[in-house]
Amino acid sequence: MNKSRLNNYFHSLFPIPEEIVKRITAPFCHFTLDKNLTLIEKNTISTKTYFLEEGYMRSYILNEENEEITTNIYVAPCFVNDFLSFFKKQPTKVIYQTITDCSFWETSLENVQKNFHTIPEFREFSRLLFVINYSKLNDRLIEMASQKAETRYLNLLKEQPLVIQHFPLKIIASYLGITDSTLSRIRKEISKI
Amino acid sequence: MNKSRLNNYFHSLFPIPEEIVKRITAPFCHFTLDKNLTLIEKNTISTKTYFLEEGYMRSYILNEENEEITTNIYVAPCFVNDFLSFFKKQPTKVIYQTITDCSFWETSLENVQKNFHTIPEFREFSRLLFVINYSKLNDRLIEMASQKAETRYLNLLKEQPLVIQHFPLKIIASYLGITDSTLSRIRKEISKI
DNA sequence: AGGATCACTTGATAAATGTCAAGAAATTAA
DNA sequence: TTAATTTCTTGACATTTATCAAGTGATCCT
Repeated sequence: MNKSRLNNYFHSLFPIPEEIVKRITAPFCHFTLDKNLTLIEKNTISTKTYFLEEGYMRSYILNEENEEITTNIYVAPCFVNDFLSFFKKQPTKVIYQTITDCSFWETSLENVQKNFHTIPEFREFSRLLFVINYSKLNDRLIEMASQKAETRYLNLLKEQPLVIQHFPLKIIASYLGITDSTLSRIRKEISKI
Repeated sequence: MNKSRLNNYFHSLFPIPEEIVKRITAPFCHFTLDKNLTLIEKNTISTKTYFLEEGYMRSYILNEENEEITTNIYVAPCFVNDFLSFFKKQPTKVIYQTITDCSFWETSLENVQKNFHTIPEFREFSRLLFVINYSKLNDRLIEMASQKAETRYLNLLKEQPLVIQHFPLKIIASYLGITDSTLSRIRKEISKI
């Protein structure tokens, strides 16, 4: 299996010497999942971290009425990880599911820990990954608090045009915090212009 | 100056030997700020990390209409840090402001970096701080996307009862993503019950 | 103390979004 | 291919929240 996309991802975030990236990614294992399957189940402790090499995913929770609320969407290439479960060894509250057929590279918490404590570049990389994820979440929160649904949809369209093609309307709607009827109307409204 | 509250904070998150905490906090400097003052200005690069020992703060941005949108509130004891600016050496988009008189402990990025790469317990602590902050943000986002304003206010009341006493209504409203009129009406509605 | 500013409340009305239900279109399964 | 299921759209109507404007009370300033 060719690890070039995995290796490139490390380089793209942070300048790391080639041989160190190879050392980091050596223990990663490849696997695939068909669409509409669960990568991480609810109430399990996630002991692996995943690199989504190809495909589309989402994470979601079930609210009191057992409705699915999409909490995040993932477009390859990116890491997919339940931070809370992985680092605090707690059961996940969130379900991670493939939307399309996906291919992954996975590695264990033990390996992450080993790298974190022995490879300075890996620590910097991990922290940067956190900073970026935190910052994206923060931007989404600000948007949610201050923009109306149509604006949020238009932003998503601009930032992640592929999402609209690969995710069903219902999932995009709940990701944006609106109902599917409303999103359908927003689309109609936009298409007029 | 007594560092016990700063030191205790390290212990409270993660079991760390006393002497290591002392080594970590040794270079922290104490200072105070009166209320309604700016801790981190917009468009500056934040090169310090702050521990809020006592008092209340918020972070906010200005939107296109130059209205203040409160992005986060801080209740001592906690760390206050613009992750994006601090770790990526970028100008902040966010303003950090005291709400009440506050007392802080500060340290430099260089010191954080030194500790991060030389003290394993400090790395674990830092990462845990990230995980916790990320997770809180995630919970807020889910709430914002799926609960109505009254529910969000009642949750805040339950989770952070002191916030309601120390922050003006306007700031709480924008933190909850609503206008001050609406929050005033929500309060009236709740008081009826 | 007195005027200025700020924080909060309230009313009338408008805009944004949700709910429920039905039907059309697309996809999946047998 | 047909039937079943899911996805998307749309209408009628309800609820939530925003907007604007005015008024009251509190606080700050010199």
